[in-house]
Amino acid sequence: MSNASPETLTIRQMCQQFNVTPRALRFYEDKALLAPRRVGAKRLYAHRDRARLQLILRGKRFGFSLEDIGQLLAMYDTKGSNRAQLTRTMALAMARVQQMSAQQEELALAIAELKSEIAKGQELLAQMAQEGE
Amino acid sequence: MSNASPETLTIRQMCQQFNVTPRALRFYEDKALLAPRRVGAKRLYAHRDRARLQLILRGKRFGFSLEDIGQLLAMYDTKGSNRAQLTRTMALAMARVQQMSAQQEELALAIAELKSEIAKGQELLAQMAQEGE
DNA sequence: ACGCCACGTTACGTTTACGTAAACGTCAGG
DNA sequence: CCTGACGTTTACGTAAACGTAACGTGGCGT
Repeated sequence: MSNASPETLTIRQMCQQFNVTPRALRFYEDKALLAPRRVGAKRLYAHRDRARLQLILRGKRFGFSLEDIGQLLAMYDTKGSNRAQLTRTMALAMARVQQMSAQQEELALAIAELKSEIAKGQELLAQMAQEGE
Repeated sequence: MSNASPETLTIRQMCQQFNVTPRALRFYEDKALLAPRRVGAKRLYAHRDRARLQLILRGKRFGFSLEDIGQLLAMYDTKGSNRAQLTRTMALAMARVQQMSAQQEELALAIAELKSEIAKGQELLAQMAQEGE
């Protein structure tokens, strides 16, 4: 075993673990979503940073923009255990669920519509096969 | 009185009927998706143009890019009734359906995940209410 | 004749999340 | 000592689909 318990990870190691590019990590840092320790010029990511990245990536999966995610992280920082903050986070999340559900419905409609168009096309092709013989 | 001719529509009339901006119509023209007649400097949209715009907007609902739509329109032009072309169009459409279905699954997953997170949050809030009293 | 409105063109701005050089520092191995 | 792998910063590029000036022009109502 090379590293039993790596307290901190280099940027490269972070990239491997979370499957992101160095550019992305630096970008998140630029957006103040991350703030790894510096040793010399190099970045060292501690547990806290990993947790935050976890949240960032999860937020992205949920379709939150990085700006939104920044707000959420800031709220967690101020006082993650604060009741009011948590309530607000919940509100945001629920609103997002609404959006996503709406999106899902639209998508379902579009799929149905497109399938119907395809069916029409198939019929047309069938006719052409008949007449064309 | 406005133009009594139902044959062709001005850009303004098109915008109202299809709920798009003039900028969008000119943009589509720039992309060679539309090619309205010109009388002097003004654009006049005939039935054909309306049909094409219809297809453009439908394509957009389906999530096709304007470039994709351009390909489709070109195919219809070459010979909409051509069997081979129609077959290819069908192939594109079916591929798109696959994509959209995949997207739908992902979205469903994300929604479920987020709902579960929300549930956790609610529990937490409930606990806080207990202890905080 | 005058002014205004709708129309036209050209061209840069917007948004999001990074990608992609360029140009350089630093540290371990051979 | 040199090389290679990794690190850094700064800054412009990308994709999509228009929005938004800024400025010019024709026609028509009075």
